[in-house]
Amino acid sequence: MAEIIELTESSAEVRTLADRVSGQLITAIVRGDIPPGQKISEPELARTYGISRGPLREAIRQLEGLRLVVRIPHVGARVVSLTPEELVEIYRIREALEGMACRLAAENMSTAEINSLRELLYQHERNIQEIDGRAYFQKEGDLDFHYRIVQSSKNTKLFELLGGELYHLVRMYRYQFSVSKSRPQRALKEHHRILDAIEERDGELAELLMRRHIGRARRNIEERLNPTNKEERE
Amino acid sequence: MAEIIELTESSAEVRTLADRVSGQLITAIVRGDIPPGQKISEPELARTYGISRGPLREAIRQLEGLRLVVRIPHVGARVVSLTPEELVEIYRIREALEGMACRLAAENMSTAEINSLRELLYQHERNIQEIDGRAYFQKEGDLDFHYRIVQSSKNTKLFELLGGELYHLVRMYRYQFSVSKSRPQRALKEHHRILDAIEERDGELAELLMRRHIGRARRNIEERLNPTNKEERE
DNA sequence: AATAACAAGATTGTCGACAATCCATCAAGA
DNA sequence: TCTTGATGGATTGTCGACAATCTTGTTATT
Repeated sequence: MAEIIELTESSAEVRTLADRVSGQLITAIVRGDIPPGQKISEPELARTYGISRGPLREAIRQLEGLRLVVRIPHVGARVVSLTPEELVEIYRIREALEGMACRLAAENMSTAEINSLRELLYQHERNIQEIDGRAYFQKEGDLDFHYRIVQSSKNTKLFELLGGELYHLVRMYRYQFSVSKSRPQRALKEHHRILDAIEERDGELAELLMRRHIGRARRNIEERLNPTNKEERE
Repeated sequence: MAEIIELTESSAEVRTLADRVSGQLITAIVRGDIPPGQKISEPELARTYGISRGPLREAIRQLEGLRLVVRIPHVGARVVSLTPEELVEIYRIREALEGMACRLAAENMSTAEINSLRELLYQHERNIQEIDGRAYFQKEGDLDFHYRIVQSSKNTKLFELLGGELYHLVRMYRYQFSVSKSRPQRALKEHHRILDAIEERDGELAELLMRRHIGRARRNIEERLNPTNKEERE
């Protein structure tokens, strides 16, 4: 998932310390090296990364904007810990936003991009078979597909919004609960169908399929995290 | 629009210098006191606000997260200047997100909130009649309505997303072009209809009406900013 | 005249030190 | 024993100074 990181690191080689540390902190938080809810000690982190507190504080301010940390004045910053409700909220937002992205992608995606994305799916297929469909695919690969679709919607603001904050939170959640997208084969098949619709320039269908795809994932989460009172919404 | 500012200022009295200046900068940028595209000089601003460059830089990092400034390492920060395309993109996002918010609001809005919001609309009505429907209503009042709906959707992530960055950009755009929501009476009527649907707990209709409402605004923008090649999408 | 290299100035990035605030421990009293 | 208050330590917030980088204006060369 190199692209997502690059988005926040302003491409290529990193320039300023704050930006570099910001990127390192993002991956550290997303992978759970710094667990949710943990307090962020400025002196300690500054020592860890070998920088002074100035740039570090700027990095923390950036993470705050990405909703990866929560800050309380004069008290400190903590790594955000998502409640199940918030996670479901995020998936609801993804339903709306990525549905739209899919429709736009059907209009604007170039054939080269389509072919490249199809190739990515084949690669995922191979990974699933090789390693019994856990490690790579579920954690980053799946989101890679979504990331590319959003990118191909050619709506830069949408791209910033999803790639900028929501995806980091989703990635974090996946590492945390080591989910376990229950059936990677099924998800992969859905990805192919979505891409089919885009290839046929059927925006309406593409949107529908994407909404279903994410909706299923959402319901999956709702069941796992809240097994007792399952809601019947549709 | 006190609420929007408070969201970024962590309520009540402001604690830290960076947060306070961040808030001041937001309003300054939104109202155009610091015009789009203008370079932000750290020494100058620090002198203006009577603080040192440390907190100021943190504030700038925050504004960067809100997409109100664009920063280039070792060069400096500039106030963002929206292209017409980006503005239309934002309105497309609003269509999707606020449509969803409206549906959720129909489910979750309390009757007290509904009554209070209705009262707000009456107040807008009075303002329109009094001052011939320009200054207050179009600039902040309209967004106040939308803000409350999103708030009442009870989806905190959605609230953060719209209130946190998108609305600032919309407000900025309005001050910049001093738009001139062409027919405030019509918009007000649409607001009433939307609230009607919410009151009747008809989420589907509420979503439809909100999407139309924002879609009209979007087309309005497209015509104004790009009068030649008007697209026919629906 | 136009371009390229250079130099001076200014601006951004980084650091270490000091001040203000919070937190935890402990002591005293009810 | 529990609550309340104070005190010491640590952490966060702020500042001014220094280093690194960019920009601009000038000069020299083609």
